[in-house]
Amino acid sequence: MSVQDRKQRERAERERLIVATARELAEQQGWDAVTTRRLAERIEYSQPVLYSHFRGKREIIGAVALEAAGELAVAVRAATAGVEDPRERVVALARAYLDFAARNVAAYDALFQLDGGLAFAVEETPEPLKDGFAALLESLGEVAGDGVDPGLFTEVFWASLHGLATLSRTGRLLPGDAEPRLELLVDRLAVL
Amino acid sequence: MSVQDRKQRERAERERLIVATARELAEQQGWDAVTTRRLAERIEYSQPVLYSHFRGKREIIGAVALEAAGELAVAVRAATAGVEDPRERVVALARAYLDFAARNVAAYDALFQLDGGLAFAVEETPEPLKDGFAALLESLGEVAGDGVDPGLFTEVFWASLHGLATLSRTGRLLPGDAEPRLELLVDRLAVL
DNA sequence: CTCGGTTGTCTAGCGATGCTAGAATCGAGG
DNA sequence: CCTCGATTCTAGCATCGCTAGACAACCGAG
Repeated sequence: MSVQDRKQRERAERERLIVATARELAEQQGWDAVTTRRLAERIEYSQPVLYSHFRGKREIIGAVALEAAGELAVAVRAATAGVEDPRERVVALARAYLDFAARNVAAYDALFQLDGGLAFAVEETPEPLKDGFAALLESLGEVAGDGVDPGLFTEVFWASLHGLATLSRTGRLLPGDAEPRLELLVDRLAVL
Repeated sequence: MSVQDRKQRERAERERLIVATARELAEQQGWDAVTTRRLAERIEYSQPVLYSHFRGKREIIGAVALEAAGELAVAVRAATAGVEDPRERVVALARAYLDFAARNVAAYDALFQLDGGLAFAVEETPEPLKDGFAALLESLGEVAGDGVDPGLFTEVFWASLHGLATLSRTGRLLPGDAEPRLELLVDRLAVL
């Protein structure tokens, strides 16, 4: 069965290529520039090949979103690991989150702005998404404060970060005040 | 010159019709369904007429956004007016904001999610947008706390509301917990 | 080593999109 | 009533996501 194995490997490899290329193109020129034609041309296959891997453009966005979720979880854990002081830990988490959103605009959009056909906050939510939330929960849960559900607190904190990330990126907040906004948010929300 | 006056009136009236129809269509079937053809058909003119009023679809979205900004300001002021207790006032503001976002999904998207070609947070920002922010600032500025810039505080509070509004609408937060999230946010952010 | 059949890929095309050029029509002023 | 400028429409362009059907490549059997 080594022949079929090889084919399967090549197929998986091509799927990674599609996702990576879509993400790269989106990061360079925005998601609007990610058309099936351009994407097909970049991977040096014809358009129908894309549809043998994904149901459509939406699913490709979803694949990028899952990739981004995993990376975001890694980034958040890396930033908080080893930081003893609770406040500094939450600050590090917030910074890492906003940094990820700023450095991976297209991937972040795929994850939290666009419709990638993914289910959130339910039983059948894909593992990377659950893990992304879990990464936030690990550090935020312990500063939720007495009598406040850690999950609920994490949702609120996350939503605030998300608002800051999206509004500042689209130029709807005063540029340059990102750091004081972050500090204010942490100092008010977290119970130390 | 009464002839030209009449023409100008009719032209302005038609422009209002375009914006209202676009918004209605977006609210009913989403912005993706607002195509120049469908919009033209609904106002009973041909497509090129749209382009004699707006540069393109983006500008139509921008017009809806300005309309939404005005209404949001009105809603926020109406909800907070006459509420004496500071906490209840901020709660009323938050509720009114989230309520507006939930009841006017398409308009809210035009305002804060889509690109309507509008400038935010700068000198040449259109008046309705400035006024929308001002409406928030009026009630939020007084609970910013000592030593905290009211504008900065308002940005943070607004961003948090925006995050809650968008994430919950796209099903990324647990449904049903909207109220406790709101209360938690208010009690933590506002200095009473 | 050849052949048949499956698997995979491509060419070509459909309906729809935003937008525009140029024809056609309307209406005001003489 | 006629002319001419302003207004509106018809028709079309390039591009979009997606798919049907033709074609080619390759594997296993004889």
